[in-house]
Amino acid sequence: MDDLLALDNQICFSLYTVNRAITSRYRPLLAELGLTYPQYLVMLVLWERARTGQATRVSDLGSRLRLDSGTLTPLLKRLALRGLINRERSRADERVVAISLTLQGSDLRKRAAEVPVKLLCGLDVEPERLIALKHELDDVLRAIETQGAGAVPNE
Amino acid sequence: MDDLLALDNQICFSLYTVNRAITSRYRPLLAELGLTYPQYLVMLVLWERARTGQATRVSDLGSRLRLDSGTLTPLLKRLALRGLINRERSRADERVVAISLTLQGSDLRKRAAEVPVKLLCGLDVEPERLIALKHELDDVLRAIETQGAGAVPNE
DNA sequence: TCCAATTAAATCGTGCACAATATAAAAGTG
DNA sequence: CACTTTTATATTGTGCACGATTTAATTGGA
Repeated sequence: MDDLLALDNQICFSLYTVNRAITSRYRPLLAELGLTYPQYLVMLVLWERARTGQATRVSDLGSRLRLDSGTLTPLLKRLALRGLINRERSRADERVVAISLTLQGSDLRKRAAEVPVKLLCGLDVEPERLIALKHELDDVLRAIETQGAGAVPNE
Repeated sequence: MDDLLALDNQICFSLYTVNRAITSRYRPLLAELGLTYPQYLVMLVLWERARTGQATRVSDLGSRLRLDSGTLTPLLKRLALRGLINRERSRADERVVAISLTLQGSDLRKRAAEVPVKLLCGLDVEPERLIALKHELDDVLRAIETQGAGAVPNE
């Protein structure tokens, strides 16, 4: 007992499994919108920022979603190809690429509004528990990211 | 407020982010063993089953880790290439591929024993909280998987 | 027994993640 | 002003995930 190598004791395995299980619940709902889950996350950020009129660059998406350009660049190209966003180099600083919603991209939000509703309905877990779980996860994330910077003793 | 499309209200986003954050904590530790995280999970299953003398086929790994042959076959080929496992067709049923540990694969367990210890030490989150979080996750997984089978009302 | 159905893996194609490197523009410095 | 450094994104390569299809072996009838 208490074997740290036992699969059943690996919290990370639970995380990994639940993440994939929930994502696969999203998949058919998002497929109706022609989006993958990471693409949906990018759209959520863009919809949010559009509301407050904030311009968005690739690095803004990166810091919000914790993804690098190696992941985002091809993903954004696909979204652009589907006509949901525009990618254009900034005049002021030729290094940055500004990402903006097309009309079609903005409009998609209406249809996307049903996604979380349908997902929660199909889930049969009390919302309060999910909220509590989310708070726990966010706390763990903070713990990882704050003290994670320094402190690698040996090696 | 209470916008279901707000990124901050997406429990799945927390799950996605924490999963990646913890996995990236594992990465350097597992790199010392020459393993990726999914490869490590496969090894955990094999080490566990070896203890009770259970033979393991690809589909056993699949049902334990909830992965299909499209993911497992290439992963297992890489483990075989590194000399950690053997893959051989069963005589009794030529459709089945039996996966067994090589001596080297068995031996790796000793070094792997330090991985969870190092990870937990570097994390600075109370173990009880992680255990509680794990239970929550496992409950949610059960909820998803049990009633998930049927019940897709419309469409 | 012949053959349709099922099962176990493998293969193929797409899309992330992420490390490492490259490219090019801007900022900082003597 | 030349020149190093930094910053922003793109590119390349590897390894998952997963849907869809394929291949081949076994099972289950009629």
